[in-house]
Amino acid sequence: MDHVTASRTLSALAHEHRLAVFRALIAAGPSGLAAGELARGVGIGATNLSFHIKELERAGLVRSWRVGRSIRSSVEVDAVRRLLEFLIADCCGGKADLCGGIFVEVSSLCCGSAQFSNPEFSS
Amino acid sequence: MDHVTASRTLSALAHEHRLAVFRALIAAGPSGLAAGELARGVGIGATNLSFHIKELERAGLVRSWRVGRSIRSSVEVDAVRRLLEFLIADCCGGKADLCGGIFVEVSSLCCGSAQFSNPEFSS
DNA sequence: TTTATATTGCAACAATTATTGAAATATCGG
DNA sequence: CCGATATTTCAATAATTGTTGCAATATAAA
Repeated sequence: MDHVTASRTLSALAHEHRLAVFRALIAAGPSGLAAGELARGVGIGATNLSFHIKELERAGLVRSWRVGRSIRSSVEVDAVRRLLEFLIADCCGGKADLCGGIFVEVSSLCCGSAQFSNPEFSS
Repeated sequence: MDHVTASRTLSALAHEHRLAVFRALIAAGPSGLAAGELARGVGIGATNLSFHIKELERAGLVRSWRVGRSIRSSVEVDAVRRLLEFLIADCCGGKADLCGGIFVEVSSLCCGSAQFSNPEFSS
């Protein structure tokens, strides 16, 4: 990932509503969520949500498809992985012994559940 | 990390110059870099860099201290770890078998080298 | 103490991004 | 086909963010 792409991807995430949408979709997994569910969950209007979903798509973070009358969206997991890799790349040239010992189990970034499992969306 | 903080942290990174600064500092490790070195490396004016460093500090991603005539800055590694954890949290409730198999060695986010090791900054 | 180097604060201006409502489009069930 | 539901497009407006030069501040070296 080049730094221009990375910057655009981060811009897409750097918005409260879009971040809420992203996390809801991460939690929802591959089957994603319908636009209406997302709008209600995040608490914004359909027009506004449509705009933000488009932004996430434009950044390659989300893909959408039609199912009946609804448009469902889900996270492009590979794009997320590439972004995280970019952020922490080139760090220290291997002097791990001097490092603060950061470790995140990014393998936990996986998908399965089809509905909101995020308390943020219980409303 | 709450979603407001996460959103602010992402906003801080979601800018080409700040992202370049961040990655240079990640590469530089705990001893950081002087503002002048960063301004030359990123290719922006001192005033502009000062503004962006302040933004990164305000987001808690960077800390700075004086060394003689220079102000040096380095990355707050814990803040980065918290951000990455927040982004991939709550994913799928453990149905890892359905997952795309994302894995990033975030343990590579460590620090040591004191100078630019990033080709982007060879100019 | 004078001079040079390094960085920040201020103020003005430029550019981008977010939100809203109303109308348009697409799908489904009857 | 017709009415209901779901989402998008458009256009107008509001709000935020980025950039620049100049002056001010702080440190260090001579």
